[in-house]
Amino acid sequence: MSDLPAPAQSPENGEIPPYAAQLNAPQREAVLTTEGPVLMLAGAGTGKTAALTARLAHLIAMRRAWPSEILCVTFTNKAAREMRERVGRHIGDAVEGMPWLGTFHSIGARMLRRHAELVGLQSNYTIIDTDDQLRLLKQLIQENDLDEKRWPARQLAGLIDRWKNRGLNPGDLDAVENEAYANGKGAQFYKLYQDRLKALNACDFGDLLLHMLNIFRQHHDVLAQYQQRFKYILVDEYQDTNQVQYLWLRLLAQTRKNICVVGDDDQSIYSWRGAEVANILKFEKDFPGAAVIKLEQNYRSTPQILAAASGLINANSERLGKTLWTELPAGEKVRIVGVWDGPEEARRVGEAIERLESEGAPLDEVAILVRAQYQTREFEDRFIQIGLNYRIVGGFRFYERAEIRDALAYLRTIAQPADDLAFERIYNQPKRGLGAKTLEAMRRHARRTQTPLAAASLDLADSDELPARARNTLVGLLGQFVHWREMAEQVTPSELLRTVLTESGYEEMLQKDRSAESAGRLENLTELARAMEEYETLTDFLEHVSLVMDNDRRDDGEKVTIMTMHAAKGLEFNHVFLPGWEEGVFPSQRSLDEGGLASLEEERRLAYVAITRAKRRCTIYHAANRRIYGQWTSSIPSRFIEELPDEHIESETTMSGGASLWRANWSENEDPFAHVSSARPERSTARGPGWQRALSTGYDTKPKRIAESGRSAASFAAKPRTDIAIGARVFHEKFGYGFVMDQEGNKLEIEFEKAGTKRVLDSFVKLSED
DNA sequence: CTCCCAGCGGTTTTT
DNA sequence: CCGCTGGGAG
Repeated sequence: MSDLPAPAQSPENGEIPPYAAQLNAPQREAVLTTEGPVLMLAGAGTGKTAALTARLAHLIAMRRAWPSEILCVTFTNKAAREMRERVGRHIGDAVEGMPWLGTFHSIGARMLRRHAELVGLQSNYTIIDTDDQLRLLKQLIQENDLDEKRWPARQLAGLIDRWKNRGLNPGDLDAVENEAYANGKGAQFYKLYQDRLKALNACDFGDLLLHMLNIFRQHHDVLAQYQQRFKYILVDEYQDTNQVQYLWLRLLAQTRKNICVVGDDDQSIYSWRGAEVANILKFEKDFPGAAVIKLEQNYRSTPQILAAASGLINANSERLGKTLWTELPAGEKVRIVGVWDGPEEARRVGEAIERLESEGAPLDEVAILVRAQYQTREFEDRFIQIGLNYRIVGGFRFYERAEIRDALAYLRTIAQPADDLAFERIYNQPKRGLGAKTLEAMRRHARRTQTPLAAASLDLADSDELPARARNTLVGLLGQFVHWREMAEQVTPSELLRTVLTESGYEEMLQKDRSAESAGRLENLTELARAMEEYETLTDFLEHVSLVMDNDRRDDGEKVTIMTMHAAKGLEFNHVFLPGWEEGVFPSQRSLDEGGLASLEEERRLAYVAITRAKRRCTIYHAANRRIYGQWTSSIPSRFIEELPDEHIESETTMSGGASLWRANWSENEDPFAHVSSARPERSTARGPGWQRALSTGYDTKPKRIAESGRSAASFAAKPRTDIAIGARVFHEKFGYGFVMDQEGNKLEIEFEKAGTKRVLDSFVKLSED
């Protein structure tokens, strides 16, 4: 393996290899500096992925390493997939030989399969997700007579997660950590949990990394083997790494030191899930002599957008410091729009988007980025009303849906008879008349005989401990599993799934269910079966589904995207709308109340990420009044608005009365809006920096309230469907079944069985099949 | 075992 | 305000 053939072409002969041809000077430097540690600081939109993939191509083309000798880690499957694709474009099929390009977790899982026995697991271990984790913890809490009310499983799950993120095993917890749960029972419960996982031959997401770290620490031969193997290490989004990932990488890079990390400290927005910006800030200390390469030329945004974002992020302290610049022509200033309340904000954004649409802008180049999921509602309501095609990103992921998890639980029970969690999930799903009593007896018996739940149940059914009915049902169910296991040997996984769904009665259960969701559920299961067709074996599929499958629901048609700022990281849009820039919304109240300066600075980085998503135009909104949790709340503009450099922004307000209204709204003693702002009096008198701006320029301009257009642009945009007639029975994902009452262009008026009468776009409904 | 209702909590999310 | 959870009643 070490005798690599000479490179076909070396850079010294003066020719620029094709993969580097398009790169600018610093990017090229990042590609050619192959030896030793490299810190690549890549600002937003500076072509980091291009540099990273070119570097990979270079290492392989120059025969510095075989594809299988490069470790390349990302955080998300999406990033890994994109990387693989783009490297493939440079080096062709050789990319297929890159087994170590993937997410931290999938690489951890792959390694752990080989060394599972070193931590007391078998190599076919199950990977459980947070839902299983929670159910397991609840059991432990109950079994140990702890009051779940006082010490919720959720809290314990959070703590264990955090401990694992930091590389701490139960024995490593200090007194303070230990005290954090149930008066000093932290370590005890953490240990119980780990023991139970081992008994189930399972591990959670955190274990995929922590187990490997433990193995590296305790088995030097294993560590040495990987240190030897990985000639080059590349890490994407290094600012998002947590402690375990950091320790893991440091061990692997120790001998060769050919580690290249890429990241942007200004885009670190995930500290709340364990990411430590410190990792990127101290890289040069950890790896002395590291080459630091800054990518600062931005290819995405106008100078105004860049300047606004840069000005804002300058207010942060701990930064490595970069200055983004661009050669793109000047564009428009960033617009700040003050509105009266939330509904007006949604209305104005809707109108602005319709205007863009009528100018011919494609809707998938438009995004609304919000701080929190609850903000999406206002826009959803409005867009349904005006018939604007939108898509909300986020929410449930495909494999988190109950029906998918149920189906997987059947498959898991078939593949791994010891998977108690899976069996427990479906032993009475669909309803078979096996309830809590039976479960309790099953568990008791399993504990007594030290066997898995399913096996113990069979044994139990032989005894006379259970009523005859339950016994028969159990024997029947377990018999089915025996039959399915035999079948698994002969048919494809997807065929197996279809059979199981039918024979178990699961399908029938959904078919009988007339609720709004059941049709969608059946469809999801069909889709699951379809997705399975690519896999040869059940085990293959199960590994894949727990780690890799995401909710990449294919994009159907042009739609405005509504999503959180977090979800938007890494994406770009011509037009970006940023609503809700008010103190308490953004920055969020929580970040203001807890976490001090560090958490405020993270919010500011989030603002920076949000603004830099925009290529052409960026519009920020703030409302004077907003309904939050049912309470009308008055708020002042976000301090982040104040921090934007004046010369690159343009403010306006839609409120008649301008400054005087604002002033009145915030006067300390006479609050003319007391009737709408009863809650949080402390905020009504607060005077953040944003307040100053609210009173200053821009707010005295004449009212710009735009008359509501009778007919929106969207209704002219798409051609109406011809397959739907008045009286047709249709299905809508959100509102369920209903009858079409009226049709106007591409808009339908539907009387829904559950949701009442609504106007919706015809593209959102399906003709009901029954 | 199922269903109903009271009470509670409600950034951000990947694996 | 609204959706989920868990406990208690039927």
